[in-house]
Amino acid sequence: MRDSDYSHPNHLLAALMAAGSERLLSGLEMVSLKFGDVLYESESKIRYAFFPTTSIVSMVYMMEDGATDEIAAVGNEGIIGVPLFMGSETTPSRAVVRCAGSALRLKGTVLLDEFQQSMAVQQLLLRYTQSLFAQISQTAACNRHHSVHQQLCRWLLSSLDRLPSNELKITHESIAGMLGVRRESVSKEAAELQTAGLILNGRGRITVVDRRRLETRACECYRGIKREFGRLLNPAPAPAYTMGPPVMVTRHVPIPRAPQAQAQWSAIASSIAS
Amino acid sequence: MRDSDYSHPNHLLAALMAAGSERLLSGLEMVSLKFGDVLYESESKIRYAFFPTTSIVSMVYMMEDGATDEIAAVGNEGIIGVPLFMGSETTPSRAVVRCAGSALRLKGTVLLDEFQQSMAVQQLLLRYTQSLFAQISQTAACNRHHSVHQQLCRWLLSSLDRLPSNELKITHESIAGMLGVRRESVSKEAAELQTAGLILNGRGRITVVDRRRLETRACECYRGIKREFGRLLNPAPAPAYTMGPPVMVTRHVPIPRAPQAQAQWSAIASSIAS
DNA sequence: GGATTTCTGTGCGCCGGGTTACGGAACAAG
DNA sequence: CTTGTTCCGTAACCCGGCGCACAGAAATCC
Repeated sequence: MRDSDYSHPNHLLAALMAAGSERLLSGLEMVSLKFGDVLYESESKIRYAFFPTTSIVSMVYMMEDGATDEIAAVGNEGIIGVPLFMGSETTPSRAVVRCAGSALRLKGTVLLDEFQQSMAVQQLLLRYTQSLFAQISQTAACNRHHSVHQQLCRWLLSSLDRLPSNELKITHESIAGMLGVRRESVSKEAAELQTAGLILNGRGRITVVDRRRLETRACECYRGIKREFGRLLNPAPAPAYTMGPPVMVTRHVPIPRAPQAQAQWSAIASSIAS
Repeated sequence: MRDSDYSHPNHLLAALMAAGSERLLSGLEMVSLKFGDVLYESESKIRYAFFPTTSIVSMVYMMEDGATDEIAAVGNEGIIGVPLFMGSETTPSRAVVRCAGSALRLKGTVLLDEFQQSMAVQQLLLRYTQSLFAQISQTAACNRHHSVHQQLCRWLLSSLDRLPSNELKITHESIAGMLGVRRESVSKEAAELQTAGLILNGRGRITVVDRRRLETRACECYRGIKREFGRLLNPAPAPAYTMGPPVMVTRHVPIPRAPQAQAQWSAIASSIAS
């Protein structure tokens, strides 16, 4: 690993190291994750754990008829591979890359070793697992009670929280798969958000230009999950172990300059954002 | 505890004892749980763990507007109080008694001690937690994709699996709160099930008379959760520790004789069941 | 046993989201 | 530049579940 790899660290990993588990370092491997990559399949054996740095990975449940539903998302605040230390090497869900980027990969056996030998590591991982619990619970209730509009806003914000820019490279079709709704429903709501000046829809690309108003349209679940993450992973009543940097960071990044071909399109984005 | 208390044991507790944690025994306390009792409130400190024996406890999520949704249920196969050993003493959900009965209560500190000192206990509890994970995930997807009819069937069956008889003492109103739907929707579907001869609706009481056909109407989630429970808690590839009796038992109990006042009503139930 | 409360059965209008279908715009390959 | 593909926008129709309203039946309480 080069130094530059730390420019976008994984906060949970950082906390694990700070807790005295430097041995993890030697087993880490930098990997590049493309959109749609499957880190582990439902029901199949999990061999590696992943600490996303600039990527976002979704835990997706698949029904028998092919319908899908995202039950939780993991970015640079967490880990993919929880079942490794929970006593089972499989889960009924699959892990899919929601936003391309990089991650640090670790052999499952190494992680398990550390989990069993270090109390601090164990506490950190279990506490993170607990936050995943909260996230999944909230998703269940949200699926029942909230509208597509609210959920789309929530989903966009939760992505934004884990990305270095305010531009998401993803199609409406894919978002629909995550939310478990039709593509047309996403397009309709996205179009309305654009008309209202909150986002910009490009082909396979969504840019958020008014984050604050997006928050007002999202359901309570967005704030709920964020609060729970903060409570569990950035505790004020400090536990026995020490923690690294704050785990959940909300970034509000200005619109990035366009590299080349997208100049015109991004110019529009900037003008609207201002 | 008297011997008779073991006539309806909790299977997870039995496994914990079999794994060499007899010390738990001294801390156990038999308690009687009434319908609607709240074992712990959302966001408040959890002090006790509960091992249901003849009762069923629901983990219920509450939205800000008062809407509710059951995210998981725990009967004599599991434990209420998972956050105790996951590193946080609270959860965003509350634990409510879904079906009255008894349970064994244990001080949280005692449970935590055992968790930290016995590897076998730790493995059992984490593995159970993993099965809860699966249950909640399935609930999330189910809430998205399946109809009230399917979900009602699933809910009835999941209750039946944990009860000694095929009679549930619960109102449509309460079921509606669990499923996160209107009372009228439950009544409508329940009436249809009765017309079809699968159940009998009494006031605050539902009797299942044709379990098999109920299963055909339930969504895949019922079978999915059951399969996952079996896989995780009754493992064929035996782990290092030994396990007590099978944890998930599907009972198919004949209709019980009516005690006294309900004689006439139960007679009808029996006649239809035959 | 009469009154009150609790619970269930039912009906109607409404609406969000699913189903189906099509047209057009952006991008990639040649 | 042309062609083909992918992705987004839109529209007509249908259906499950919600909101509301009410009546009748079972339990409960004097």
